[in-house]
Amino acid sequence: MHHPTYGTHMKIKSQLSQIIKKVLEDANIEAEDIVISDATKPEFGDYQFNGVMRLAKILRKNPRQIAMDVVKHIDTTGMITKVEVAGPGFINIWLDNRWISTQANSILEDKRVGVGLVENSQKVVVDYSGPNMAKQMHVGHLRSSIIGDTLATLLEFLGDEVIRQNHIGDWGTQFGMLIAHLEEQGADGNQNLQDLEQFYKDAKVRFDESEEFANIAREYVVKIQSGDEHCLNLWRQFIDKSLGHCEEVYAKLGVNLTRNDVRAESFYNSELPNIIKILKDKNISTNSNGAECVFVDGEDKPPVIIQKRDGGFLYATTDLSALKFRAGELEADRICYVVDARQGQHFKQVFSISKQANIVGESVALEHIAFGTMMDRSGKPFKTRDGGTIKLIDLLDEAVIRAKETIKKRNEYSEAELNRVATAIGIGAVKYADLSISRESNYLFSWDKMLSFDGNTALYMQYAYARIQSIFRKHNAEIIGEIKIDDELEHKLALMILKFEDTLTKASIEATPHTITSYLYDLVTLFMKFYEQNPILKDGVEKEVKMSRLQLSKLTANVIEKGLDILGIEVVDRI
RNA sequence: GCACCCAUAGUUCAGCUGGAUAGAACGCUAGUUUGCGGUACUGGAGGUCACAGGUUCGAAUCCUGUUGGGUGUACCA
Repeated sequence: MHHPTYGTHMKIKSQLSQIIKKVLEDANIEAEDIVISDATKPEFGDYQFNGVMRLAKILRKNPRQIAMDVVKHIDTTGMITKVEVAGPGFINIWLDNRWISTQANSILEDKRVGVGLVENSQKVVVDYSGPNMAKQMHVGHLRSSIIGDTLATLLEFLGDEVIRQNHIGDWGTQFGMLIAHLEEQGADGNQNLQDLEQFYKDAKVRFDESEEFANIAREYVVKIQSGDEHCLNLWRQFIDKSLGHCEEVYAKLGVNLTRNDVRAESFYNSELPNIIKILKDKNISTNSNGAECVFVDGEDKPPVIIQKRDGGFLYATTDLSALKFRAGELEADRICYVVDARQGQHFKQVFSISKQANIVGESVALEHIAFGTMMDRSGKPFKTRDGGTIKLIDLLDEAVIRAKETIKKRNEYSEAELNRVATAIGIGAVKYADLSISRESNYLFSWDKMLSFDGNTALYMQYAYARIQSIFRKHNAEIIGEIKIDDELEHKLALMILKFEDTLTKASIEATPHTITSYLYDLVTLFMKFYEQNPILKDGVEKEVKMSRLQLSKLTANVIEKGLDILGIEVVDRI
C-alpha cells in the first residue's frame, strides 16, 4: 500500500519528525520512520517520541544515553520550547506558545482552517452506495452511502481528484418480472411505481400465481439481454423511476451523488466476454465442471466463477470489468470500494485476479473500505426479509420528526426555521452516529443515543457551534486582534485547532471517518472547558484578551463547521 | 470442514505499524452555579483488556493454542 505525500503546511507531526530525524542523522543514526505520537498525559508535554528504545536495541547502546544526546541537540528557540528525557528513553516535547499563536493567527481568515493540499494529488475512484434498482433503498444502503460520501468529500478537500462511482444494480433476472408487471399494468404502471417495494411484491405475486405471466417474465429477461427495443424501453423506464427514488433519498441524506456518477452494472455487459478472453489467454482461468473458473486460493478451495455453465456471467466478472475500466479509462491511482465487510473475500479474490491478469497495474491501490452491519437494539441485524425492511426514506423522515420533538421546547421557531434546524439535526444525528463508530465493527442503532445532547453526537457539536455563534451575536461587533496564549487551556485549544490537518490526513489514508468525529469531540470538549474557565464577554476582561479569546472561538467554530461539512452534516446558528 | 472478523467498565465504544498508572460517553454517585445559552463544568466509584502460553527491557496491541460469538464459503449480487 502506498501513501500519498502531504504538504508541510501545518503538519505538526511531520515537522517534529523531521526535526528528530535531522538530529539523529547528525549523530550518524539512521532511522526509517520517526513516529511522533500525542503525549499520553499532560505532564508528558504535547508530543512524544518513543522510538529511541528501539534504535538503542539495534545499535546496542544505552537508550537513555541516546535520548539525552538527541535532546541536547534539539533547537528550543522556535517551534519547540522544551524537551526532556523520561523513563527508559521517552522524549517528551512541549510546543512553544508563541509558535502556536503565530500559526493560529495565520489561519484566522483561512477558509480551509489551515489544511493544505496534498503534494502528490491522486486520482481516486470511490465506489459507494450501489443500490439495487429492483428495490427501494433500505437501511442496508445507509452506511455505504454516508461513509463513501464522506471519504469522497474528504479526499476532494485534501486535493485529490475524486471520481465517484455509483455501481447500481440494474441487471439480472428479477427485472424480467418487474418490467412484465409494468407492461401488464399499462398506464397505471408508472403510478404504481411510487412504492417500489409494493410493486416488487405485486410482481412476485403475479409471478407465482400465473404460469403465463412467469413465462413472459422469463422471456423478457432473454429479450432485454438480446437487445429487444420494446423491452429495453420498459426497462429504462423502470430504472429511471427507481433511480429517481434513490435521488430523493440522496437529497434528503445530503449525499453528493448525481446521475453523472452512475455507472451501472449493465454498463459493463458488452465488455464481459472480453474479460473471459483475457483470463483464458493468460491461462489464469480454467474450465471446471463446465464453468469458467479461477482458482485463486488453490485447487482444493472453491474457485471464483467468472462464467457459468450456461454462459451467463456473475458479479465477479462485472467487478473485474469495472476494475479494468477504472484503472484503464479513468486512470485511477487508488480505487476504494465502500462495501459491507461480508464481501471481504470476494474483493480479496477479485483484486488478486485483477493484479495477476494485469487488468489493473501494479501501482494502483485497491482497497475494500469494509464496514460492519447495522444492528437493532436487540443486537440483531436489520434483516432484509420480505415486507419487513425499513425503508431508508422512512427512517430519515422519522429522524427529522424526532429531532423536532427534541428541540421544540427550547426555542420559539417559525415553522420554516423548525424544519430547517430539525433537518440538520435529525439527518446529522443519523450520519454522525454511523460515522463515529470505527467502520469495521458492527453498529448498534439507537435513536435515543444519536439524538442526545450529551456525549459524542452530532447534536453536541451543533450545540457547541450554535453557542459560539451566540457569543458572536452578543458581542455584536467586529472581531479584530490576535490570538495570544498565556493559559494552559488556550494552549491546548489552539494546538487542537492546529491538529485538524493531521487528523484529516490520517482519516484519508486509513479511510476512517471516526478519526474525524473523535477529534471534533475532543475539540468541542476542550472548548467547553476553555469557555467555562476563561470568560470572554464578561465585565472586566481586557480588550486584548477578549479579542484573543473571540478569535480562538471563531477558529473553533470554523473547524467544527468544516469538519462537520466533510462528514456531510450541517451546522445551524441557533438551536 | 475451511477461511475471515470479533471478544476492553453495568451498557455503548475508543485505544491495536508494542511504550509510562488502559481512556471516553451513558448510567450511578458527590459537587460547582444569582449562569458570556447549565442539555454546562468539576470530582468519585466501576477493569484479571475472553482464557492459556510464547516473543522482549516492555504486550490490550505481535505469534501460537483454547473457549465463546459473528460472517463467508462452485454457477444470486
